[in-house]
Amino acid sequence: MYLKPMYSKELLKGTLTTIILRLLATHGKMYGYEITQKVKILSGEKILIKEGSLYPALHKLKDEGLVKTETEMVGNRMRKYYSLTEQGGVSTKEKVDELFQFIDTLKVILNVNPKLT
Amino acid sequence: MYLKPMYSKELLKGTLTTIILRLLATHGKMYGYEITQKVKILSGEKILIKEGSLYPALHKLKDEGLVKTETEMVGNRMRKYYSLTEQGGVSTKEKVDELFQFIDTLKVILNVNPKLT
DNA sequence: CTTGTATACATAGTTTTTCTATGTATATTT
DNA sequence: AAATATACATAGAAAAACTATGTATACAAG
Repeated sequence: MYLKPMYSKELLKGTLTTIILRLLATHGKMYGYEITQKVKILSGEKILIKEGSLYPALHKLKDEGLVKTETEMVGNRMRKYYSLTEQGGVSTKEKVDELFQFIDTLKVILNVNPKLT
Repeated sequence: MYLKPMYSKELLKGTLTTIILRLLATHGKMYGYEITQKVKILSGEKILIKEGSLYPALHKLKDEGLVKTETEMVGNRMRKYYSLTEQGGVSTKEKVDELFQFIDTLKVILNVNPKLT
């Protein structure tokens, strides 16, 4: 199956955790596979989160107390739902805010009019 | 000396090379220290590029043929000026474009209205 | 006059993040 | 029956930026 090339992987660095947290904030509880698919669809298949990136990131968020889990059986298949803790809700706001501030700063630097500097 | 805290270092990942290239595109030739100071000022001291990040990045860009150098003595002090090669000019446009597309995608994902998904 | 700060380059080794590759297993479609 | 999709997980590699350190000159403060 053909997939449009993803953005330079490097760009995702530092933003994956923020993406996960924000999706959990807007969707309530989600399971891992669901997160990969949601990101794939919302990004027009341009951001493809790999399982080798997602699960370690989720485990880390749990260790840090930002998300909690509940396991559910669907048929014979396990599903592990992730949702924000109270602390995770606070952290999400901070991280999203920081990311947008960073983007604003980036725009200043990248759109420099040399006559003004 | 007190400095406002920098953005989460992770956010810079993947954007440093684009920042360097874009600054060279708008300013012609620049030397390393000048780049760190320009970024510091343009970002309101929120992005502080470390020498341990900058010089390896510049050397890599040179290895890849995206920038070229000329050394100049200012008093007794060496100054190594970096400027874009032709290929570097093309690459700069691509990278800046990719970064802004990534930012647009990121906004879609982070601003999701759950009612619409 | 000497101490600290600024300018200016460079690199070794560490940390962090994401990736590739692999493994297990069930469900559904062809 | 085979291929694809669903669903979790982890080990080890790769990439990027960091910390820490080193060299050296210039200038300001005390």
